Amino acid sequence: MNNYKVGEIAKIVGVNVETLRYYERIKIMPKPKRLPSGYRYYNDDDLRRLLFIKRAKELGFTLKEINELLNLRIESTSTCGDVKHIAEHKLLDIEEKIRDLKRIRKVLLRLISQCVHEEISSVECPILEIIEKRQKRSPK
Amino acid sequence: MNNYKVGEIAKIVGVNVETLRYYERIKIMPKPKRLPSGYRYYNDDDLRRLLFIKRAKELGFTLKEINELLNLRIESTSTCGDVKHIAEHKLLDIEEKIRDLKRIRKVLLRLISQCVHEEISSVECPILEIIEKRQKRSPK
DNA sequence: ATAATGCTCGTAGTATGGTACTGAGTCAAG
DNA sequence: CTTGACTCAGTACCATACTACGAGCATTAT
Repeated sequence: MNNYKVGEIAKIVGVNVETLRYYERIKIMPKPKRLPSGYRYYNDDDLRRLLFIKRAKELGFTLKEINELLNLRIESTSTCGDVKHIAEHKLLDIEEKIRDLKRIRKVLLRLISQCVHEEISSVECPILEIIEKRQKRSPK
Repeated sequence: MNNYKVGEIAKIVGVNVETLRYYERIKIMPKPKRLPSGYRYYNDDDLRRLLFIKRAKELGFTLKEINELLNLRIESTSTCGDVKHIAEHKLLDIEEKIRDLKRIRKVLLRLISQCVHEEISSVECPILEIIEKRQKRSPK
């Protein structure tokens, strides 16, 4: 079981020291023990937790959701199904975002294809005209 | 050329009155003229500008980017090519986001498929284990 | 020994895109 | 004449996720 000072653990995981203090403040990381000097020192459990947070963030989970996942992990009454529900919810979320972005991409492609005379004044730019005249989409 | 009070124009375009005042504060909408009562009154140019902002927002442009587009439109030296560049940049942006989200979706699907025994304790949940042990992606 | 980092704390600021509240004035209807 | 609807200006606050600053100790490298 190793010990780490805040700067060390931050470097290993690749987060800012301030971020760690922020995580402590919002209670997503526990208050670490202190050395006689008052310095925080972390152990391997903390390291695992911090890595978990980092990876879950890369998966698009918010800090709030990550907290839920972490709590599920320590509540012995919670099941794998509980975890699965959170993941499924996130999946729907992500899929909706993908759909939205694809729709936006389609419009952008159309806009860009309209510009065949790059040198003309932006006043007559068909791109701006399309944005201006664009019909509202059907409500989502 | 019609005149609109703040509540009227907001209703037509479908934004909050406060949003309009906010846009004025951040200088994305010009300061409108005032009636003797001090009320703002807007004209059809303002209406077009506001609609433009709304539509560009739906395309995923940020208020800052929309401001650039609007400034290009009034600078007579700017060309349609300038506008095209912004749109192309936004397209790359959007495409990167789509790629990121697809990667996340893939991992989530894999996570979810791992949970075959919903009733087991979260302590042994393979989903959490995967998040924990997940390898870092290649740097983007 | 001394300089250079490193860590402490609290507070405040960043960026995004707004929303909500306060207290006052205007205006038309009943 | 009072009520209710609307507007005004200004400010505070929301969520999200950090990031920075500065004073003052601690540790470390040379």
